[in-house]
Amino acid sequence: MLKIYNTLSRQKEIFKPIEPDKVSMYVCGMTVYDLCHVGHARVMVIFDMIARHLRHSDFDVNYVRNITDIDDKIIKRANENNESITELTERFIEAMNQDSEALGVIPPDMEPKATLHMDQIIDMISTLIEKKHAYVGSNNDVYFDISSYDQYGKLSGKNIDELQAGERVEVQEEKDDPLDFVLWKAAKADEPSWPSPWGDGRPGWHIECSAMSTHCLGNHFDIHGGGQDLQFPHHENEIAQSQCATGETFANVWVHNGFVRIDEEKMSKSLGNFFTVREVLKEYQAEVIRFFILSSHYRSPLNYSTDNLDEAKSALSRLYTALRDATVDNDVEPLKKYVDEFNRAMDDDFNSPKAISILHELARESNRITDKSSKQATELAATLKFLAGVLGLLQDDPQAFLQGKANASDNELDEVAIQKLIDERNQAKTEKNYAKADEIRDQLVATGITLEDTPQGTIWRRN
RNA sequence: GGCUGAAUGGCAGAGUGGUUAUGCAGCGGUUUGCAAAACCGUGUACCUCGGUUCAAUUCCGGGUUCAGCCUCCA
Repeated sequence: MLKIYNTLSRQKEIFKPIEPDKVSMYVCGMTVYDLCHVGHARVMVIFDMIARHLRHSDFDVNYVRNITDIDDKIIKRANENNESITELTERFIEAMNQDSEALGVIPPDMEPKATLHMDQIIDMISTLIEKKHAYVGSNNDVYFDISSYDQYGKLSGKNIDELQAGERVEVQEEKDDPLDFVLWKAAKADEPSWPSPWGDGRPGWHIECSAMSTHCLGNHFDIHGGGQDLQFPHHENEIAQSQCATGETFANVWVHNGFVRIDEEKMSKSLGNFFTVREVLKEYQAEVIRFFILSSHYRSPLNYSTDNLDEAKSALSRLYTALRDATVDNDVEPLKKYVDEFNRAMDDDFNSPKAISILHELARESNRITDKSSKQATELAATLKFLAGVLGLLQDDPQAFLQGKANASDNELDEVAIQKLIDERNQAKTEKNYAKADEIRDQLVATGITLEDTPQGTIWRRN
């Protein structure tokens, strides 16, 4: 029985899909004006893990993650770069796809873009105006009237009376109430715009998600997710707009992942304390980053540090070593005992750290069996690989992972050179010239290569 | 100021009203020419003060500290 923590109720709830065996999930994706950082990676990996587990649990999942390809920051950046908005956004969509693929993220079923859903956006705004939930300001901007929606603040736990706007941000004169938010922005000179009943302009940020999610999944769907920082005002506003426009419940379950932190502080663009995914990929294998993300619970803060990434690498190497030393046959049926335990962990609000601890148990059990071709050994190995697959882990060739490049350092040896030195060392060993053998091994260690002498011969790995 | 959420062994990180998380590191052993990998053994951890209870790290209340939201942000 799957339980998910719902931000709306602030507790874990038993998950009941609207339609039996089907799950509709919408996640707020990226605004494509810059490279993805580790915080974005966390959203991609966490919701990928959630989608994988839902599918593993035999749900028919429709996973939608949008792309915001028009907004203030995009316009600003395109102007700075002297390029068109489309050039800019296409470049960063491509970059995002590369990062996402590296991290083992299965592409969402749909990736709607704001600029391709203007009709839906305009329709929704029109409906809101008709229903008196929105009004056209004197500057031709269209605003949502929050006083027309009495549930406003429910998701974020805000009290409208206490939300004294204007404390930290300038109040716009055109609004009836400082807390009203913009649905449609009238175009200024030299800004990209689309025609609308209220004049040329572009959508406000919040409306695109309401329009695209209901368009792709229907007015009422199962799960809506995103980073914790979107809870207010973005998701609060989405609920207000959508429910007022459709008259139906919007999303049943709200899932928010925690932040990535650096030195006990949120990683963010505005603080400038972020690492891009590709920066980190220069130093660590992508699967190490994925493992690092999944090694803490999705709602907890995730502390980014090289120590923690190194530890993730050690732990993942241990799992891959077990798989390398085992006989893996994908046709072998996974062991029910472990599958059940794993499912129980994942069904408890996607407890991936607990799930990973079960992978370690499997690795230990597998390692202690000496006869790798025994039924029990092959079953343990098959179970390990199968369950890790639900988390999107351990699907690489173990040797490829263990010998994979940690980083592109200059003094790195190629495989042929390594093998040549290993052969020389083995020659020295048969001659019982251990001084020479050790010298060669030390030489390899100095370049980051560790040797393992096994009954089947000498094998190597990169540190 | 309002509202959230945290505080677990050297570190990371789950969990639980009374019994082993897990990984990394450490220590002892097995194995090895020596290593590496692996295996076995090894750690009286639950911020603080009250309360409930036969029993609390786990529930309740106060406090302290930290993070986040209240403005764009994943």
